[in-house]
Amino acid sequence: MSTRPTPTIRDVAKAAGVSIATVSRVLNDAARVTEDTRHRVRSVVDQMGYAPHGGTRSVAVRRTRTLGVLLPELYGEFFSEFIRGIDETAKKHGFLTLVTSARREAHEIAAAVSNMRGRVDGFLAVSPSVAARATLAEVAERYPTVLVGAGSDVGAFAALSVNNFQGAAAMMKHLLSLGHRRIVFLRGPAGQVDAGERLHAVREVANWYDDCELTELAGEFRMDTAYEAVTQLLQSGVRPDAIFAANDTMAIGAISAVRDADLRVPEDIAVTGFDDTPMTRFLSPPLTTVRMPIHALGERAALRLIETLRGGGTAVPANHEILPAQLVIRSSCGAARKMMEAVG
Amino acid sequence: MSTRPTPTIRDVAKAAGVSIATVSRVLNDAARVTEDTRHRVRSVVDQMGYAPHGGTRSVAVRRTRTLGVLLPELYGEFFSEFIRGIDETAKKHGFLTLVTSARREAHEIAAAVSNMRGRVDGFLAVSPSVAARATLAEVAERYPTVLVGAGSDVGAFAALSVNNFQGAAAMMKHLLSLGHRRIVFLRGPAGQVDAGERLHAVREVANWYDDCELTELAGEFRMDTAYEAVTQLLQSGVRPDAIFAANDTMAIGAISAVRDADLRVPEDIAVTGFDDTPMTRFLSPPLTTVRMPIHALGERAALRLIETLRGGGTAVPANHEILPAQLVIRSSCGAARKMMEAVG
DNA sequence: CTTTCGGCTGAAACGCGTTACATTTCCCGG
DNA sequence: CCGGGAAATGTAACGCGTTTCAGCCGAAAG
Repeated sequence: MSTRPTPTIRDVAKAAGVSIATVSRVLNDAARVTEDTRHRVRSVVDQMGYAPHGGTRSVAVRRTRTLGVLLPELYGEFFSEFIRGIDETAKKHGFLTLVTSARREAHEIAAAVSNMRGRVDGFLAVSPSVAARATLAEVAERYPTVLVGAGSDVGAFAALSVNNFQGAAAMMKHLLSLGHRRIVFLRGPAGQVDAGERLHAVREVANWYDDCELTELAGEFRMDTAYEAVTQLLQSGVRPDAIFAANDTMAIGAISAVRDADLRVPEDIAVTGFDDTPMTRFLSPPLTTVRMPIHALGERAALRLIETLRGGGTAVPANHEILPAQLVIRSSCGAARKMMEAVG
Repeated sequence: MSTRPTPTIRDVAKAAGVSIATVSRVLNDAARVTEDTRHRVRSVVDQMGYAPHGGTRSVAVRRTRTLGVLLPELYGEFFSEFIRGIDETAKKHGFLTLVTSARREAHEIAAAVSNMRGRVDGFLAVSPSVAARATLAEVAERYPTVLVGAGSDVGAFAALSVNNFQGAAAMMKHLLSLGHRRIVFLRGPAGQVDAGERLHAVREVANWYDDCELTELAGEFRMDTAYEAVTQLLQSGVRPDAIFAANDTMAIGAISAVRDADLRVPEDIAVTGFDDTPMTRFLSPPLTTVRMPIHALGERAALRLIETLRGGGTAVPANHEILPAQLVIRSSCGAARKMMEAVG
């Protein structure tokens, strides 16, 4: 294996007997070049396996054609879907995707951003918590950025999020329409934006109904804590009609706990979730939940950023786009049973 | 919002009354600089919010401190864990992570790689199929690369994979030790490396036992096809002792099918999977499966690449590291029941 | 007071593309 | 056969860091 250094544009130029400018032109078909020279250059390029050095190129044109993705601690299933949505559209438009995660602390975010400085044209920043929002806002002030999942009250920034409120409200209305009145809500982590919005909706809808008896249990978006909380609740003798978990993972923990207390889902207690993780339809019983359009979220976010970058814009137009969440009724809520009764 | 252009090192130098060389030295604490000037420069840097332009910097030092991650079509849960493993260790060592996906076609892979040329110092390439292996090998010849999950018979390249064979063999032995003899194996997609190795192991172990009756069903790593296949099998009157699915997703489909045929898991038919997706322990019954150390895979791969890059190496030492997969016994295999019987 | 030495700092080259501008080539009409 | 203008190609500057090398300065030594 000879240590053949990777060829530069000058090597190609020399070998093809043309100037570097011509090679560049051929590569970007920027200006007219004779069919003849074009071929000559092309063949040399192929033969040498030359590819322009991306770093240098982006220094010259002052654009990197790269999207920076700033994630909080990467949690599970979402992350995949989200990145996939981003990378697919990025690739479609000739962009690459530079990913990194940063915790909520301001200095970590700042460090991540400054590492990416000069490597990306803009940012897709998903906000983990209200705490980080201010720091992210600073990023958005300096670079083209779209804030993802930053909640409803972002300032004048380009933002994109899923309508947690509407989704959670729909679920509550659904449960209530099934006749459930004593409802337990398994909260997500405090300070987490999605969790907060869902909680908000649950409280609001519960208030609309005089006879709705809402109990809240603290939680962490984790199965084990959900299991614990529900187990404890049941052991204390409480028997709610329904448990609405702030996400699917917690719902699974809840189902587990209900089962272990020798109760049936949904006959004794209905359990529902939020997110529509792919597997949930194959749980037994299949989980009634709310679908988060994560892939679409990545796709839209990337697209909006790319559009402003294309137009040479310095900031993404500030508007807060909210993607709808969709109620997915399966059987863990008792809907099927109810229909049976109605029919029978 | 004034359009203040991002400052360059020359701006900093001017403001601090020093040369750009000095600023550079302060920033990289490369050579000795007076405490006095150091302070002056630092304060200007902070005040201006200056951060060196990554692209330019990497042109100058001819290193990007970025890892290129080449993925096949991004499938589910794995991807998250894998990237997380990579990005965590990358960050720890001051590297960034540039991700992209490419389908198995050679030209797509080549395009992805050439896009990344000059933006990354090396590659972490996960091989989706035997088909893509040759192309990936070419990448590995030109750039420091570690091939992930490329199977057991990679050539003289740096490779890393999970011991699918050992894992699947362990599962088979486990099933057989529980007394199951008529075993159905739900195969993964043809041409997929992991799936192939698992199949291989299953066949081999089955051969060791004279009375093991192995049936194979084609599959796709998807719940729906697994569901179909098992349903069809059961409808044709076959009643195996156990169904071993080539991955967890398929196992879930299989459980669903068994249930819908009014049979019990594991009492009538044991069902096991492979991967140990986080949720599987909360299925009912909790799934017996094989744990894939995906996070560790990303971590190790990144670490090996970074180590060679650190050492200025031009290729990652060619050795094929194989991480063990671990049998995780829960109750979908009937192990619990068997113990009860033994005791009772 | 001069020389020497060592540490600090600056000037300039370099990396490798792109691109504005200059130059050559070529074809056409006159 | 020549001039004009467009088309093709070349030259050189530029972007923004890092790094080499040389120069400067002060202090210590003679």
